[in-house]
Amino acid sequence: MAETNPVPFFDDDLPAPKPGGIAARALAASGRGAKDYLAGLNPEQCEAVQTLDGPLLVLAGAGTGKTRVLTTRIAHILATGRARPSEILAVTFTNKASREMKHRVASLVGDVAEGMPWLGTFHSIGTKILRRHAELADLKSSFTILDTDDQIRLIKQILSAENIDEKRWPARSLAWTIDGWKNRGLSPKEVPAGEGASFANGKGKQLYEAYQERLKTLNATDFGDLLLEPIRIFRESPDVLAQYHRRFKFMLVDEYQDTNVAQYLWLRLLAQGPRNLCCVGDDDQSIYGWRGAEVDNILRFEKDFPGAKVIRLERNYRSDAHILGAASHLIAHNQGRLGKTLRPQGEDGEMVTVAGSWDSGEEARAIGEEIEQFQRQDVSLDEVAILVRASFQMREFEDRFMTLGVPYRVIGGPRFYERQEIRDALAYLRCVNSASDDLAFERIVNTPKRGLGDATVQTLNGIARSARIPLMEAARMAADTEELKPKPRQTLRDLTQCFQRWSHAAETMKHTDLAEMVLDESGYTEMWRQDRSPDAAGRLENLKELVRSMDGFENLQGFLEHVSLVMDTDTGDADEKVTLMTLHAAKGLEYDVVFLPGWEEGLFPHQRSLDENGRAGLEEERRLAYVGITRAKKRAKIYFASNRRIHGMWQSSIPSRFLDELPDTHVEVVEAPAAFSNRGFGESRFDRIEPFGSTYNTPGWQRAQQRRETFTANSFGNGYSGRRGGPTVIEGELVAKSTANAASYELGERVFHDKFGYGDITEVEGNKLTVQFDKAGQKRVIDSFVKRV
DNA sequence: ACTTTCAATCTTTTT
DNA sequence: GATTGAAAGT
Repeated sequence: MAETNPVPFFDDDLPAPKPGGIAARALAASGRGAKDYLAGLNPEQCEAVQTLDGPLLVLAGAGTGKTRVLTTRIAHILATGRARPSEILAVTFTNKASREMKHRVASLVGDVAEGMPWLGTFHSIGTKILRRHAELADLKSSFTILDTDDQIRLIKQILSAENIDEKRWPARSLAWTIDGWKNRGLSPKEVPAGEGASFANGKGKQLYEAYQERLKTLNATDFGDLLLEPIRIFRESPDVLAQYHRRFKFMLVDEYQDTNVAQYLWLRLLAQGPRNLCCVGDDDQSIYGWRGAEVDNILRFEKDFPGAKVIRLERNYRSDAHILGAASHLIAHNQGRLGKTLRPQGEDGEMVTVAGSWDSGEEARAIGEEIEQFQRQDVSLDEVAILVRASFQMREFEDRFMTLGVPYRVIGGPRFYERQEIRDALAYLRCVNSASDDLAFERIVNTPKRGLGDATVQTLNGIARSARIPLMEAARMAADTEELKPKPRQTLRDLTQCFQRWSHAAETMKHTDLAEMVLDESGYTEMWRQDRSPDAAGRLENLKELVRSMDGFENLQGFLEHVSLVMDTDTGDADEKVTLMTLHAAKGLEYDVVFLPGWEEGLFPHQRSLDENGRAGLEEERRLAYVGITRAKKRAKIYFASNRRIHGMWQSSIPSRFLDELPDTHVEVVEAPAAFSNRGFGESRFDRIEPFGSTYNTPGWQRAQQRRETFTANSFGNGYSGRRGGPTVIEGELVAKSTANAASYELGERVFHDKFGYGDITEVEGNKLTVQFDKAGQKRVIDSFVKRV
């Protein structure tokens, strides 16, 4: 299913009631007007669904039917004819959630998901709003959305232009800082003076400003802008805001505890119209504080929206009583929560288990063995998940599953669209789609290698900057003049001609065929075919997958939009597999059996969280633990290891403090099945395959382990071979001076060129000049590269 | 212009 | 350990 609406963004502008309106159809679909959909809801859920007017906060504990309430509420609004699908704004935090919501609404009300254009993530809806009012934000509605990678490259350019030492002030951290400001809804001007000074000796604010400026000239936004710009538009253009007030009769927000300040401001502006705002969330599951989420938003709801009603959902239908008891007891250690009492509905079930092991390898073996046992007991592997705190923990499990032959899937690992080959391919497509996508162009000018190195790119950048044109055009110009040596010039000419041809073909060709053609003719696929490294085959496979995934979209534009907002892919494989993911990724999911490895001080709670955020950090970690345990329906199994390899070095660790916070009544301490099998002699039968039986901390063992890791990593296709993004130094004397005299020249004028020296103009053709140089002879140059004498 | 080598740095979670 | 950038070599 495509979550980006393939129909373009201006489709529902006219709220003309459709004949045989969807509401009517929905009503019919809901079963002869009877409120079937309310059946099976408990009283609180029912109330939450039917309380339509005024602000409403639904405090929904884990597993209490939060999504059900949201979707049923939408069905209810439609069925009662209070609003049409296009008049309901429903925002979620993740793509996964919005996808699921769409599904479930559709199954309740019939296939009107098409008619719910305003159901989506904060970011996708922000994009939609921004595209239609782009001109108010100084953008064209075709603006591109930069991902983190592009963002960092852009910031690097700015830093080097400002002559800031990237060693001391890494681009990453500036990106992070800017992101933080944006999360808090701060434009460059609004950054508090003290904070603005925190980066690069007081230049932080100024750099932020420069960054925003660059974005505008690139006709691009980053993730933060997708929220910030609409906020600004709403504030500055009340008529625009009023337009949305008229449109959105009802607003629903999922996972309200995860909203940041910007999102809150955005919502509050929209909710000034009809005040029918319904927020669903659970303060105990707020785990994105590090990304700017403000638990405060949910704690303050009643103050922010006077007259708000609060409904608590406390009946938990997911987990057995022991699991719930353990989780509740743990989370009770947190202060500053609204407080809920989760009530189990089912039986006691099994106790939560805690098992220790010698090291992380043994932990993985123990879990692997238990999974095999479940497998023999016909437990579906789809119902088994391993939730880790940090992604590096996954590797050990992948390793283990590989040798055991246990099928597994990784969620949120190295993501499809972040892989090098995919990003390269996308860059090509972006260039075809829009010739002014400079970052994309820069990425692929010399991929595959065509002899266009740093020097060439710098020249192009110079031309582009001074003439204020996109790089692609600069390249086209450079091909016609003599700024560059003949060889790169020819290459450049060929390349730009290719792109012209492709862009032209794009108008008539099917976009999937186009993609294949582009990748083929550019030599990109050939590059990987030539590549002898072991993962080249996997990369080619990924490229095929990319083209295949484009099939689900109307056109190239729609696909690219999808990609920039949805960084995950639907892993629509039907095979039964164990799921491996981080705790963060697990929110909102549930499994019969949940393994929770790595409960050690420093890892979980994570040291950094403690260092940087103190008690608040600890509480967030604890909420993370709570989220982890409450994912389990029948069994929750916690592990800790005494030794773990961190940064490649073995470190001993002590069990997590969270273990002590679990209640004895619901927890039993067990011995991991493989415990102490590592004493060197008595290998368990499952270790046969392990050629390294003796001790686990000898250098030899570690080396062997490494070798195996690199080996298996390849077959998983996540190897990143050294990526070299041409560090492009822009700016410099040359550019600064040449920008000044962009005026047109006249025949016979005397000019100076940095490379060719003095000369006289013999011909003028637009911004291209022919100059008879005193020493270098006659050359064609670009006007911005010379100056009057 | 490209490749290799070496040293330095930093290790969470992600729309 | 892994990734990254810069310097030296081809």
